[in-house]
Amino acid sequence: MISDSQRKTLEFIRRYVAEHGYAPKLHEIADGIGIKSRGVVHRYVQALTDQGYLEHEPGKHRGLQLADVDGANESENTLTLPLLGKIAAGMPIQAIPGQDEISLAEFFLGPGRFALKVQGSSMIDAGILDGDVAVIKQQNHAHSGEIVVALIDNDEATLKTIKYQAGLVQLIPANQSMQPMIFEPQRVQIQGVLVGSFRRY
Amino acid sequence: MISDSQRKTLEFIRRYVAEHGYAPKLHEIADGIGIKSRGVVHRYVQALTDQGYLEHEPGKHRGLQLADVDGANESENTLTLPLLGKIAAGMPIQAIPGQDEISLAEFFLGPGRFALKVQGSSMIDAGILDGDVAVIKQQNHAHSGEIVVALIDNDEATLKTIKYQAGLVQLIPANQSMQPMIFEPQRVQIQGVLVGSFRRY
DNA sequence: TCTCCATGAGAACTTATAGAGAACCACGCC
DNA sequence: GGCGTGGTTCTCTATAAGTTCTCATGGAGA
Repeated sequence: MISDSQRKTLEFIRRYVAEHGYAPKLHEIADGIGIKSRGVVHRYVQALTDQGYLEHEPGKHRGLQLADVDGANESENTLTLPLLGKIAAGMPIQAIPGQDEISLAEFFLGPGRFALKVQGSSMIDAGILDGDVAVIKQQNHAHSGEIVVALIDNDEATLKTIKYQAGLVQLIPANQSMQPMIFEPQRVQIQGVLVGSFRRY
Repeated sequence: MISDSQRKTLEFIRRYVAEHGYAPKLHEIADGIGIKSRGVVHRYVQALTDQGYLEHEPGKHRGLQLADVDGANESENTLTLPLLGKIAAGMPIQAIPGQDEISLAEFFLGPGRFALKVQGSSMIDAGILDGDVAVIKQQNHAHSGEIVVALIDNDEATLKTIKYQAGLVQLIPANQSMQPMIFEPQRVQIQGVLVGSFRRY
């Protein structure tokens, strides 16, 4: 059980730690969540500590007072990740205004979706590597430029960018060392289009 | 025995919890099911609690909790994608034996994880493109070869492969057109390591 | 028609949570 | 040791949220 303000506090601390590498001061948290009283912030931090969201060395001053730990109480195991911001070379992490969570469900789940494990490197230039998981939305049509799972001659399945040209279907790998393949439309059956991909390290 | 409105209430609560990870307020439920009276909502919630569909801490704000009834929490269902098999150029889709589901939660959720949106193309050869979402596990140490979020001089954050060599720290971009950067260890603070990434098309 | 009962509105009440601010305590650095 | 910064512990107040009511309505069925 975690209250609204406690949640806001926790979010802020996570963001701050990610951004700076060390914990914020109570005053900074207060600023960050839009209140003025350090005492109030302390109350929230205390509550979060009690519930295991934070670790906390009492009294410690200047430097690392707060150690952040898992925010994953199993009862609150949600489909969302805190989205802390953008990272680019040469810049501090920037918060994305108005967005602080990313919903995996929204990203990947939906009617008619399934996953395929990608083998080989034919889509490497599109950032899809060997071993990645491709999320496919099942449908039997596609537009030029979409990446599709196509079945050729009812026999071979392949993941390629599709292009329609001059009454023919091109299946284009994203790999400079491989050639596009060209077929008559009736030989190519679309099984689905790529809607997402992910991998784990 | 559960009435129509009670079912609507329960469904709304389930949806809300799946989306937010915490329980709604009575007022939000009222809005959600299209009525105006918190009192009425309270009556439904009471009934659902009595029948074992919900657990309820009286008085607490957002004190509702889904009771796991036999069918389990559908967060389980919504967190998985059917995994149909492997796809490789030139082969039909092959089923992966003994594996027919892939759990997004297992892939991405865990203690201390957060997401960052990647800007720029410094990791393009590692299959991480501009706009991808990187899933980071917060920790302040890393091994050579891991991809980390590193803070340089408490100022710039960057996503790079880390390598320790001769008492120095190398941060290596995965982009042929960019050069590794070399620092003394005390200038580099590790904020987390990359554990996953995903994108949507 | 009359009763029963589920539904809904909303008022009145209680309690939880939020926030301010003050006073006090602890640490780290001259 | 004194000072400043920042953490801790209070009290007080306001508001938000949960709870408990009463009342009204409208449909189902005896």
